[in-house]
Amino acid sequence: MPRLNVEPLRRRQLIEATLQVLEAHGFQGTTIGRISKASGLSTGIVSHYFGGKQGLLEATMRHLLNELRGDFRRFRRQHPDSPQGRLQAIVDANFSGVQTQSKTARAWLIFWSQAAHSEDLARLQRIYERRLYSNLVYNLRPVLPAHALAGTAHTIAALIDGFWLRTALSEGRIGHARAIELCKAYIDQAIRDGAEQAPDDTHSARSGVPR
Amino acid sequence: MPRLNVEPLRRRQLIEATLQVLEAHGFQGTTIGRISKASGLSTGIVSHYFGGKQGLLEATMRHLLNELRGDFRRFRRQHPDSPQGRLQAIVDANFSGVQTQSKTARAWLIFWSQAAHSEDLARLQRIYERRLYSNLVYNLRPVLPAHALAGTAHTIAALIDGFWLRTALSEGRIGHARAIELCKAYIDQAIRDGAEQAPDDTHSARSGVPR
Amino acid sequence: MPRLNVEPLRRRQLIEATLQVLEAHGFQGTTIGRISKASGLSTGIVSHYFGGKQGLLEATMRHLLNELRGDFRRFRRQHPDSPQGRLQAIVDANFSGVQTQSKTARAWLIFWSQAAHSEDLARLQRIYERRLYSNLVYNLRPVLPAHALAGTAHTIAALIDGFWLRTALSEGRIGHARAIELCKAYIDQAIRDGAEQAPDDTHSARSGVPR
Amino acid sequence: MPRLNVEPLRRRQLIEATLQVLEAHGFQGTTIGRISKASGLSTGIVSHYFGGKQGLLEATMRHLLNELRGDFRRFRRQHPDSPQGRLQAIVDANFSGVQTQSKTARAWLIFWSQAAHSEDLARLQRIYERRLYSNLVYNLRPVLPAHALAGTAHTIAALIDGFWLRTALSEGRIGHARAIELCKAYIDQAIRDGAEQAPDDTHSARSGVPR
DNA sequence: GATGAATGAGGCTTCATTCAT
DNA sequence: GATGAATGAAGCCTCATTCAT
Repeated sequence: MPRLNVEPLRRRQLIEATLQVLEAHGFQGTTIGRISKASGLSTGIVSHYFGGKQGLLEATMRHLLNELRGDFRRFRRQHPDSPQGRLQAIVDANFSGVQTQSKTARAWLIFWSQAAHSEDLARLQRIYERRLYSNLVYNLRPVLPAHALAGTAHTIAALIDGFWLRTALSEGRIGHARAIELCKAYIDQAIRDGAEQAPDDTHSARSGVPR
Repeated sequence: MPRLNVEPLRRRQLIEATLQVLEAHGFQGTTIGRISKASGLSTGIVSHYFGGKQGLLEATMRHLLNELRGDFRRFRRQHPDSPQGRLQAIVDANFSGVQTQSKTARAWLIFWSQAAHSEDLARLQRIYERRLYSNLVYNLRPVLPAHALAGTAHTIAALIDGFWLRTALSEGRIGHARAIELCKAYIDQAIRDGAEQAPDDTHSARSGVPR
Repeated sequence: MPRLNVEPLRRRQLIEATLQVLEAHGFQGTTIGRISKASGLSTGIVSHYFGGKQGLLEATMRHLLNELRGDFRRFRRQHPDSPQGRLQAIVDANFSGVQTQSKTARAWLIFWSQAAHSEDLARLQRIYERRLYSNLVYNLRPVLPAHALAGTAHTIAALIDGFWLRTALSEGRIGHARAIELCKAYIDQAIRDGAEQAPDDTHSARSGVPR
Repeated sequence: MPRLNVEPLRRRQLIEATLQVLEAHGFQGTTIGRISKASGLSTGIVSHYFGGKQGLLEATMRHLLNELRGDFRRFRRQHPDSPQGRLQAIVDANFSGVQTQSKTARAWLIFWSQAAHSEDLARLQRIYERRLYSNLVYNLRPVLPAHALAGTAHTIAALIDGFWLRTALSEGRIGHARAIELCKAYIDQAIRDGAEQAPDDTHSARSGVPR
């Protein structure tokens, strides 16, 4: 009888428990004791699977990054396979699905505030930053003149992060629906403006898949 | 001979030391011991003047809020006393002066990540949020149709916070100058678009002073 | 192989160490550090088993109360099973056995002086007070007229506590043997006087068992 | 103009404040800071007048001893100048006047629990012990046969201390009036019994005044 | 594979004392 | 005579990690 490999299960349990505790108690209050209690496992298990608390935290952030990427892929299927459609999917992914949960938002914020003091977290933060930016540039290129590309991409990225931050902090005073609406409004307008200035701009969509 | 009132001086010293330590060691690493060492004072002094670590942290964030408001007032004098001028001053204040210092940016980020777990910090965060929003609305009203007011104000606020966040996290990959430029570009465009839609719109500036 | 349940052992060790330190250093000098050193365990262990210093102190006083009760039961077997015999056992229990040890006496005194400032300790003190009083009343009832019951019980209780206090404070100037002798002399006389006044008084021993 | 000597005033203020704080906060909670606040004076004053906290505590206990002696003298004038009258005055002094105040009772108890760990306080405790005992013996000698003297004196002393202790701890469950009544009842009976045994015993009252 | 008892370093806070004014 | 700002040692408690089972 093949014994089930419990490692993935345990890792998942611990990461899930970490997110719960981060939401409930903040970074300072996230102790091994609380995580093990929330997961129903023992205190020793964290070192066993993640080498220590730091490893578990890093794995948790990596998990969030993966979920974000998964969300993007899922939402892409719900939009037309065009630059505009994919841009909408980016916005949706950042404000929907798992990202909506307050527990996720709080964890992101906490990790970002820690990034400056942890090379591991900083690396993951850079991955997120680059991925969003290159994703935006890739999809804006077909519809914008080259000179407007970088600025617009940066602006959209800031808009997404800014709304996300305000949503996470405002405890409901700013809703996700509104954030999505305003982000998309800006994107539509930027593309319209770009089209006016460069109506005949033709870009060949490259085959590369944005990360 | 009147004894010098050292209290304001000591409080200032401790807040300054707190900002230094927050930058250098993060929230977790900000201990009373390090703060007292950085300030050249003793460990007992923090409780003496702030009642404890929590009180010092709150006072530090309040200090940052005050500096931001001071920056806004300073920059307002450098711009024409018009809605557009004041909007530019808001942008400048958020990306210039004291706010530019990495030590300030890091402290903001840390405080925000803690806000969810400290009513004191959450209150200060709400003050910031409301102040920025009402400031924007107040100055946009003369130049935008009523229906576009809220959305534009929210978008600008998100843009400011988003660029600020990316600037704080990117360690130089995104510059303040660029952030200011792109924020102002969006504001200019929003006002242009508003003017097109409602060219004869006349708003009477109310006497109220933005907070 | 079942792992030994070390909890009762550890609790016992710590309580014993607490009594030692209380005797040697007084209430003020009873620190976690000294207790852990005396017990041969680590400093963290106290919070682990008792939730903190206060919990350990309370458990220590409860331990003394239990020992006193145990002493009473032991001494009861050495006396005839009559009211007089049980009254003698009460006296013996308060001045013999574990209570004799200076470390126990000092701890009682310390706890009593703290009772006014700790609801936990005050509760335990009330238990002691009531137990002694009701025990005396229960055993005096068969041999005293009703009107003399309460006064005699209070007087015996005061005598016991008074001798105990003087013994604890006098560092040997007053001996336990003398205290027992004088307490018993008073009890004998009180019973004689009661018998004179109410020679034919017959009381049915109630079924209630003295606490 | 003769400047008033403020020293006795200051010492008095600080002792009074110490008693207040001891009652309100217990021995542990009696800090220089609280004492100075209660007295309206500065923190430095304690070292100035008493050399330190320990000196103030010792002076406070000495003050209580003096008050007790004063009470005895006062009550003696209210009773006939006979052995019985003086014995009644001893009882009254221990359960009336200043001693009645909960603040005084608490302070006594605290000091006694500290006596084992402070030679200064232990000395004062011995003075109290001896004074009460010799006072009792002196006044019992004219009315008791020699062989009953020591035992009766010890018993009365224990009764006084026991009732005092129970009164101090019981928070009103045992009243001073009852304590006085029962003490006097024992004394009366002891004298009666002594008289029966030795009806013609005549003692000449010595001129010595009990301390 | 997993446990959880135990450790002990380190944090925050309290507080008696000192000393310049 | 008196102040009270400042110190810094020491206490209690938390918690990541280890290791015998």
